[in-house]
Amino acid sequence: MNRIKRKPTHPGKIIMEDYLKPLSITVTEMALSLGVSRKTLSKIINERGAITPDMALRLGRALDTTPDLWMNLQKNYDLWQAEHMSKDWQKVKPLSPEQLHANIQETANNPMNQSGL
Amino acid sequence: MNRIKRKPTHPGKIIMEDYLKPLSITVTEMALSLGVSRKTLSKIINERGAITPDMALRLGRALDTTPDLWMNLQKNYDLWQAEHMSKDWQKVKPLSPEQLHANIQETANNPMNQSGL
DNA sequence: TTACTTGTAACCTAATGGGTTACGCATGTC
DNA sequence: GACATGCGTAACCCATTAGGTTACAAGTAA
Repeated sequence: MNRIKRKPTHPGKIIMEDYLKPLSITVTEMALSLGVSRKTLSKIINERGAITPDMALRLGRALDTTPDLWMNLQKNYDLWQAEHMSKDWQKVKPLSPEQLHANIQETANNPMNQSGL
Repeated sequence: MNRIKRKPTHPGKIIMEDYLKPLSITVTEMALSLGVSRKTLSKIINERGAITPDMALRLGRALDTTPDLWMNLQKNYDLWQAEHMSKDWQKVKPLSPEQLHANIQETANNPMNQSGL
């Protein structure tokens, strides 16, 4: 369940450390190559912007990776942020285990169940 | 590389089909339980709203799942949408394989590399 | 009929992605 | 020293979107 992991690396850091630096590509060049403004890429690299699906696709093509890689990095980052920022979600009460587990079995085998799952 | 998969199921459909229906929980009840407005949940269920990180955390608690489950469903959905909507990202030219592969090795072993990776 | 459930429109606020232009700073080059 | 590059970022604009409240019409069940 390891919900207590360290802060995930921001996708922008990966771009910088694993690609731009090793390949000696400037932010300006990369932005041009991706077809986005320098500002957009700069924001991401400085961890002030997020990887959008569109950007994930662009990065995937440019860097020969799956778009999912970038989506996942962003997803993990966002989730960690939300988890540690607002605590409001912790007030949510789990549905009772009886409902969640017992009933699922019941309904699944119950001929009265019309839902057609 | 299977980039040609079918349209992913929207998270809202999962909520409805796998939870609300089997458990006989109404949208109104669930919204209350999650601590969000009925509108917010309704939009998601009718595939007109997205799972935000905050919502993923709420669903995780309420339904005894990982938040990642919901984040992943949304991520796959978003990526598929972006992939099939705008085609602009396809114009992005991959960095040359020489840069992407050869150079990575070079720089990694090159004493001149100052980046300290 | 009456009550409950639901989708959704209308309206408002706050946040966010993306673009352009421009400025100041650091670094490298001639 | 003078000039060019690269970069972060501010200022400003636009479009979209999450989320909330209120309200209405329609469907369903008691």
